[in-house]
Amino acid sequence: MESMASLETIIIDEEQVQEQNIALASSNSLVVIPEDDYKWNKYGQRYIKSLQKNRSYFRCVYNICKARKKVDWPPNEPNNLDISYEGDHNHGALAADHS
DNA sequence: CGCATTTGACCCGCGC
DNA sequence: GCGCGGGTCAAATGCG
Repeated sequence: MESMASLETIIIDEEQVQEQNIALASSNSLVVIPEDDYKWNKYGQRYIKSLQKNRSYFRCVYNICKARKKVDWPPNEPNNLDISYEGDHNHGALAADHS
């Protein structure tokens, strides 16, 4: 469906993404988000007409903490991510570490 | 099997 | 009063 104009320029190394960033993508929109010590569950994704940007909503997967993460980025340039962390965690840093 | 993720619909608030 | 936008939640599905 996509004409694939010049999206080649935004190709990112999958390995690099897997090493230091979290790649939240389907196939079209590649979003590289710098993870933290917290885990988040995506609870919605919407395209903001007003800003002409995509907005992803993430929430902390912990003790109902009010911490929320919002990520906005232009559908044309996933490299221009705009991440906003708001709220406060009621627990220490979550850890995806299994050791 | 569990978890994570995605999409849709619904709701609410605000603006005009 | 109505419309639109934005935001959230829920459910379902897929994959590991």
